[in-house]
Amino acid sequence: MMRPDTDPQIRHLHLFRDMAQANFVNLMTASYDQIFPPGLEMIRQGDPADFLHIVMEGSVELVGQWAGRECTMAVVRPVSTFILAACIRDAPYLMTARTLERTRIVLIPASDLRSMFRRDPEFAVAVINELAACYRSVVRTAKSLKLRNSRERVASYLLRHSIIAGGAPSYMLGVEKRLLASYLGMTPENLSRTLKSLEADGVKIDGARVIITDRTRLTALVKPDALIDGLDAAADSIGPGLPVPQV
Amino acid sequence: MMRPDTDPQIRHLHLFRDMAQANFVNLMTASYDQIFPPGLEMIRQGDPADFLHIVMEGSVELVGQWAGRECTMAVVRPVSTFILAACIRDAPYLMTARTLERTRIVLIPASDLRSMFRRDPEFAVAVINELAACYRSVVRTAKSLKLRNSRERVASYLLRHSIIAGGAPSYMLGVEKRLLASYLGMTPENLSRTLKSLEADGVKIDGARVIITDRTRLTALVKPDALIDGLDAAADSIGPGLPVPQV
DNA sequence: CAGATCAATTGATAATTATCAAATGCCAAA
DNA sequence: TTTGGCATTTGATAATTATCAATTGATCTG
Repeated sequence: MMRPDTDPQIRHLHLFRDMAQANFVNLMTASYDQIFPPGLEMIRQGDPADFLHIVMEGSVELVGQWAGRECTMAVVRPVSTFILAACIRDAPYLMTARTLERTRIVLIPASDLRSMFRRDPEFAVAVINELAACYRSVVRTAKSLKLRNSRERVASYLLRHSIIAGGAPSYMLGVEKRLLASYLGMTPENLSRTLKSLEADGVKIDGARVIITDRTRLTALVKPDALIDGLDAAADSIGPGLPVPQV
Repeated sequence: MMRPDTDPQIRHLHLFRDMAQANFVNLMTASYDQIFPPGLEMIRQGDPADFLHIVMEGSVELVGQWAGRECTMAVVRPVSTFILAACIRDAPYLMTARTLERTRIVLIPASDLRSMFRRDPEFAVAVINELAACYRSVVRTAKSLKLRNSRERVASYLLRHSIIAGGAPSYMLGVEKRLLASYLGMTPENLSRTLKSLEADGVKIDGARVIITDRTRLTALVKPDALIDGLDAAADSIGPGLPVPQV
């Protein structure tokens, strides 16, 4: 079921780094390795949480749905896990998961997971740390949604990702703009107009490329806040979000 | 430091229910019991997380702040804990905590907490469950903010709390309206007008009293969703929110 | 009880954001 | 290389939400 090259990448995740080797092997042995085509809904929100998912290749969009509407909550890129909390609580998934491209996923049965953190204290601590980080990440998101308007969210997103990209003066958006719009809680039209208007404040957008033309000005506009944008705590950046940009 | 009557109430919390008695006593012995006057900022966002807080009496508002604005993220009522995640990650608080009235708080040093879940496996499991529930709770909040407009959020709040209040035809709002408005991500003026407009859809508001006049109609408007409003999973209702209404 | 204080409401207006429709541009499949 | 299908952009307009100002109402205090 598992490819021989899969183990080490998973083993390096914070979640699995510290557990006993025998226990890790135990989890891996029980798990499945699957490949999904693009655009496939691999999880529907409301389904029982049977498996912890680990993205090995490709990318997965997590979306919330209600009353025929939907919004992007996160995009998960390799190598990372998703829907840990649902597995732990043995509760229905709160989000739908859909592949954005051809994607390879490792699936760990939720029951094995739950019995494992009762057996392996190091794993339990890792789960605690992961969940706490994820929780804080969503709290930041909620703060951003409630305290900032859409223009401020766009500007802070662009600046933050420029910093994540190593402070480079330009970088590529890692996702389609309509997806980014949904992630930021706005319409594609609104995002498009907002991006144009931000040219007056120090960022230029050329297709999928973001060019910081006046970092000082943009920073003054954004008023970055460690308690929302989390620039200080790299460890906290685990959890839902949008992929790290490439220069 | 601790009052003799404090222990049992804390012991009954999910978080502490299953741990070894000796370990619980150990935590309690290291903790402080303090009373704060109304309107006191007991925690400022950004402060290092030194203590897990447990509200024993009174109530505490958790607010997010940015650029001179602020929004209510939750109101915590007895007996429950708050800012667990910050303590675990040994990271700055993401929210400011302010007493709404005279409030008694038990403070457990974060360092004791962190060493305890490494020693007591049952406690570790309880922390895992608590954090997973809190995480899911905030994800629901984020979904609500992004998928619903303010009128829909108000309506769903009113219906949900009527159900929490045991399906009673009328109940009291547990909080001031300006606070509710902030919690729902809108202005007090907007909330006031929205409440009035909802009289046409099955809820009437008389001061702080909510009267469901046409549950069918209101339910049809709200389109309650277990994956946002969490009516099915009582266990999930741990975590940030607004207090349970009284009939 | 009067006065002060603050929450809540109401009205008028402005800003923000969404919707609808059409045009443009980009990319991949044929 | 061309063509079809989308994503994106742009324009026009409507809906939603916020802001400002003034009033009303409730509560607390001296």
